[in-house]
Amino acid sequence: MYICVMYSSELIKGTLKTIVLNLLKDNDKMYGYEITQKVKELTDSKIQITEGALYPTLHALEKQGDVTVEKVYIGKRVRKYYILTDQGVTTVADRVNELSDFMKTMRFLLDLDSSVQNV
Amino acid sequence: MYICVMYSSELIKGTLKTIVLNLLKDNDKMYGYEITQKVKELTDSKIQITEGALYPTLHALEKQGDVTVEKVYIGKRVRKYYILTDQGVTTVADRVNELSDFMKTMRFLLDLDSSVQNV
DNA sequence: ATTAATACCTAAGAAATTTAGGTATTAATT
DNA sequence: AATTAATACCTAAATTTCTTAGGTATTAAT
Repeated sequence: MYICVMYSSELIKGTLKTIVLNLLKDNDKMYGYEITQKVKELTDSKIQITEGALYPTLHALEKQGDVTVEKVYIGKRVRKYYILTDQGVTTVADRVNELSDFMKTMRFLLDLDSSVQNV
Repeated sequence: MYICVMYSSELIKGTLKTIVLNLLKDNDKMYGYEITQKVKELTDSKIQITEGALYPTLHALEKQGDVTVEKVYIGKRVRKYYILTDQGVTTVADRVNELSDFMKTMRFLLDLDSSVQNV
């Protein structure tokens, strides 16, 4: 047993779209619930996407043309698979580059690179 | 002449307090306007803290006991120097560690370390 | 004399997320 | 067999954080 320490919610803000888009880049198609579980698994529960944040985000990505939806019925339960569009592929690259650059700037600003303990 | 490309505002959200606290850690005392200029200078204008965001943040930090204020009059113009408290020193360390850890997680999640072009 | 820079501030609005619900199916447990 | 947990979708009010757009006033530069 261990105590799970999530990141404070402010930090995660602003990165949700990038996380979702990047997962779709690597996985061809994913559905909402799957995304929440995958992020939880990959981050050892340190980032947990809430459904109240995810679903509006997915709908926004669809509206702006970065993803398309494919409905699949598993028995009577519906699943909505999200798939990157060509535009979405470009958007992911832009977003990831920007976040990468931003993190580099933050590392410099907080003087993290000179620190010995980059654990 | 060059075109300045700021980061999209979503990214900067959630890091403002950490940036301010960390600057105070390195500079003993700073005033608001000085902070905006220092961040602009250090980030080559890629991060520009607006005063509408900064002043409420400084007031919040004061309220929660992480900084104290020292008024100084330069002629007739007032300057409010902000200084880290002992509690503030602890808060900075916590915040910076958390952000550092978060960025490491994001690098893993976005698969940035395997990329060749870590420019 | 006028503009730019310095230096503080607030308040309405926007954006993103949390919180707190809701519905329904399927699998696991008691 | 009945209850709980997990799967799978959703929305809407409230909260947080920031942007935008003001405001005041002093000092330096044009």
